[in-house]
Amino acid sequence: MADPYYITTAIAYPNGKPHIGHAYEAIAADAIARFQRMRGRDVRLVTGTDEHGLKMAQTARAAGRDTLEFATEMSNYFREMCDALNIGYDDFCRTTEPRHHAASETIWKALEEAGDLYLDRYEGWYSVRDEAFYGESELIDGEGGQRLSPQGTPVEWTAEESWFFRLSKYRDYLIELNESPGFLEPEGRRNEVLSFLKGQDLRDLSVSRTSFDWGVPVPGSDGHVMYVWVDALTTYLTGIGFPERDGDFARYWPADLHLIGKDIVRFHAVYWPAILKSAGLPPPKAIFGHGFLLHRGEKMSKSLGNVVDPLELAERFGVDQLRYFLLREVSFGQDGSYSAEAIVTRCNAELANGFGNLAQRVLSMIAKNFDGELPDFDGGSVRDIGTDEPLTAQLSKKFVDQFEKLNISQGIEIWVRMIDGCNQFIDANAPWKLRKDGKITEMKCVLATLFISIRDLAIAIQPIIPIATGRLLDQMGVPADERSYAALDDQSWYERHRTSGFRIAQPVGIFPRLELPVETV
RNA sequence: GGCGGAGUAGCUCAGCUGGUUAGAGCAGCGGAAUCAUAAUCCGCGUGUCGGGGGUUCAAGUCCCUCCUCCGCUACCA
Repeated sequence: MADPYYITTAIAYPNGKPHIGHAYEAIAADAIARFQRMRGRDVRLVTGTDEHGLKMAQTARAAGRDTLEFATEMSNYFREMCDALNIGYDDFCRTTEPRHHAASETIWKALEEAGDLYLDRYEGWYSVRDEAFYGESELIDGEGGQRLSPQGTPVEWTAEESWFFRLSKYRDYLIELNESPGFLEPEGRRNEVLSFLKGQDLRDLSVSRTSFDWGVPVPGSDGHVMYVWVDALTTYLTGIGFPERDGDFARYWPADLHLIGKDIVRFHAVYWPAILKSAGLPPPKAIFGHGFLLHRGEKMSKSLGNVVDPLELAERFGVDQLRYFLLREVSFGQDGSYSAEAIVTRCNAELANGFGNLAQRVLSMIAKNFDGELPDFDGGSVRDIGTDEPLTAQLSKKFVDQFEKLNISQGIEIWVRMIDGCNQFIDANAPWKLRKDGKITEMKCVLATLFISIRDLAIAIQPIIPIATGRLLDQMGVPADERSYAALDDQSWYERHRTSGFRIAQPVGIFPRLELPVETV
């Protein structure tokens, strides 16, 4: 059976509708999942929504809604977003589901059995109005030296009974874990976590709340609900069947990759491994903290009014186009900027004018000149495009290598350079001129070379733009079961395909040129 | 304040352990071609490599210092 590969996105906190950042993470995770699937891995992609916590309860109350009913509606927006963006998740896990409560309780009991939970008092600056504790550094000064919360409400020093998790016990383990190569990427994030871990003693973590009840009840401790992060992180286990220990859990845990935003790295690289360790479970193999998307270089915020609905972008420019843009434009791991102009420019240059036009001109020549019959490939002297190596070999080596290291934009960059190479190749060999000169054998050889190259390019880029590549490969008659990365290494496919009787029809473009709307986003 | 990152062509950025005239894409200008989605191909960049100082035969690439921006500096999520 194929090697398992388990990847998760962070589970979204749905106290608002999904924004472009949620879309970005889901798209990246889906692309990685598709990539691994094409490499032959048995992939499991889990996403979901984190619906507990004070904020959800407050948001629902403010809207005059029942909390669970409200959470359900909000959660559905996220599921719809995933469906609309072609995110092939295997499980969408909601933290309000009974199975997840069962998983969280099991984890809690495991921590308890390990002797890592104890009851104590949590003290801090508490705002009655906000029903929330704030850190010293978050406070602002009000009139007459009055301490105020970030929302400007009065705070007072308050103590609340709370369960604590012995995080301090795991400091050495966490340092060692985070120092191990590949555990936490990109490197900058690792440095931050390590400086946090090494810089001071770790304080134990307060893991229950009594000030509200919208959460997973702590087993055997009335009035306490679990700190949202404890149950949120546990979703990664719920999504593969935990607390069942057999079956999917045994197969997929530990996760190969937790894909998360850079803002929640600590929860994943510090708290989560400690919890798992305490519960006797191995840590995830890797964590990647991606960057944020900025709108025209500015952080998006409701007050700036620049929060863009990802589904609107997908509708306007296309799902594949949006996916391509985000993964191509933004260096994975760093912050990136997006705008309607940038999407149009990038997609027109590389997808419409580049790849789409390349496919169109080549397939069209074959359809028109040879009645759709694939040209035979004699004298392979023009087989290699641009370099000494066949394109196929370059793609498997360079593109796949980069993608494997999560250098996604760099991988796509290589792919684009190869398209350029193909276009240069066409001009250098000018098959239209060969036809006029009656050099039909040479012309066929050139077009066969290009047909092979386009098929390779399409196969390679499938994880990014699955719909368009699917359409193209359909038009080219490439069987569905010959579209994996392994198929790139199959040298005999073209001859087999050519002699199969397949005839290509006049092609239909896969990437129309995008127009920039008059009113810009 | 402490720790870390960044400041390279109009824009977005590559430049690993120092070594030929500092690169790419986009935009701009000129030309070619006409198979193709007015797409493609070729040619064109005198940039204080944030400022200053230093080490070296040689520094964007190392050291010091200053300026600017950003991240982290624990329990909202």
